[in-house]
Amino acid sequence: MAEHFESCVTQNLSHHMAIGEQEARILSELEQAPSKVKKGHELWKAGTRPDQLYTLRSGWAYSYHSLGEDSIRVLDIFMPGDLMGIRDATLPHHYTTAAMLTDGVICPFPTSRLKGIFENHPNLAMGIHASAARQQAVITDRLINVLSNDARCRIAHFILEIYYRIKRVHGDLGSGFTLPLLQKHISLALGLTHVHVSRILKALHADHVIKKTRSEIEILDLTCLHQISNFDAEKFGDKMNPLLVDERG
Amino acid sequence: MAEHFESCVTQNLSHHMAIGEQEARILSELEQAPSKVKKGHELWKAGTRPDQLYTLRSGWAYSYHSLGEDSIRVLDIFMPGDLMGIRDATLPHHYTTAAMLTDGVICPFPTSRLKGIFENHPNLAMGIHASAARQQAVITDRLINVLSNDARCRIAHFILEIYYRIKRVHGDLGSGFTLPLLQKHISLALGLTHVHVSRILKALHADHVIKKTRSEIEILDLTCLHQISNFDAEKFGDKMNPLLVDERG
DNA sequence: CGTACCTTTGACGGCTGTCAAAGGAAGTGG
DNA sequence: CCACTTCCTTTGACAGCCGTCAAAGGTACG
Repeated sequence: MAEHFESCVTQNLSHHMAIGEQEARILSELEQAPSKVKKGHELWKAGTRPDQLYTLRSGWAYSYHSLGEDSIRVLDIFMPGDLMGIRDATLPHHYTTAAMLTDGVICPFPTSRLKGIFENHPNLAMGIHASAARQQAVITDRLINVLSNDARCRIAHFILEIYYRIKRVHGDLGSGFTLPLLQKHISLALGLTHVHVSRILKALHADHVIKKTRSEIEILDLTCLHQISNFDAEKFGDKMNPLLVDERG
Repeated sequence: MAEHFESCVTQNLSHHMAIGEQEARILSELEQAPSKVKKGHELWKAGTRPDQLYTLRSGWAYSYHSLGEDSIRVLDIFMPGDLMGIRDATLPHHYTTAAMLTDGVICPFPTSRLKGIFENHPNLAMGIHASAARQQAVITDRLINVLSNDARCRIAHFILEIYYRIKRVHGDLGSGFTLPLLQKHISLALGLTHVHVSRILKALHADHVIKKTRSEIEILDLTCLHQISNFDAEKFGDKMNPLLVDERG
């Protein structure tokens, strides 16, 4: 809480591995230019060349893929500490569009500097690769969720995914916390209609499992939520494959 | 066809970027021990530590996630040239189990050597990262597919995904080709029942779009297949973000 | 204070899952 | 080469989850 010498990304990457002092300095350089952005601010557009990555220092953001004019699907939910844009960094064009869900602070840095990091800081390169792999794991997990579960289970699973991701960064939080996702966003992330999401949330409230309001959520019965979602919290561990970590740290 | 001096992975990675001679030598070392494996052979098990990566030299393989005893979901379909196991390489435990769909030849190499590659061959490290990102793109695309489309469209989309992946490696193939995926596998990859997959395949045949037999498939009307799936073939380009490629090559 | 957006509710229909059973195709052992 | 088993594919009847459409009530925001 007290120290802010650590950059946001350092905090993120150090979940996975030991970060040396020099490496921490490199990383903090990446966050030189924090800028305040407002809700709705667009970070990048689908089809453009990925020339900036961003770290999210405060606020929430999301990315989506558009099909046709009015039809989109939500892919990523970003929260403070997340590295935004690595998914597409190596591709010639962005697959998604990304925008802020709330007001917040972001720190951009040029994609081209990834090259230098890979050349001079293999340990960081591995960390970035690992962080990307972890973001992929979230998407993969959602694919499994959507492939396997009905609406009630999908929603329970999705909420727990977010709950544990917040918990990892914020430490233990109470049963209630901020969740600036509207029913619309949940439906677009899970392949449901907002009408049906409304029905399920209502039912989950009636069953004393969760209580979701416009911008917050309260988990009334965590155990029950687990039962409904058969969610495996262990997947979200931060540990790396020991075969790949540097022992000299 | 004629030259086999190039290793399988070299061929794969060189789709994305220029590979130097020395780097090619490093890569070919990775394929020192090709081994014949039979259909059904298990490459790795969920929950174990990822200590081997594999390149697939011939044959087909797949990975799946199991839920409960008899219930699984198919995640990856691997075909010759693919690097198998990078998804989980940085994680402490395999998320999936992987097995051969057909007889084939694989080349294992220890995960721990990734560390050396990241330390001494940044260009290769970037290539491996890019290759992983490309595999992620396939999964992400399937998530969008499953979130957005009905059964007929999902199946059309899935078939085109595989069609273009084969085409990229094998060059132009006729309208018919080997596809050792049973209706079971298709259903497990798309969140449908094998009964319903059977119904849709029958209908697509009746409409003269495709003709799928047990181990092969023939595309009767590619244009129509595209219309049904609204599949965007450009996503499967091999190019990298120009900001990250080494100009000295 | 008015407008736009979000949430809730109800009726209705369709896509797809479930169950069950029969017909083929592949693999195995004699 | 045949018999037998196992697994894959096909078909039909039926049910249910969830999408669609429509409208009203809430909540934020200018």
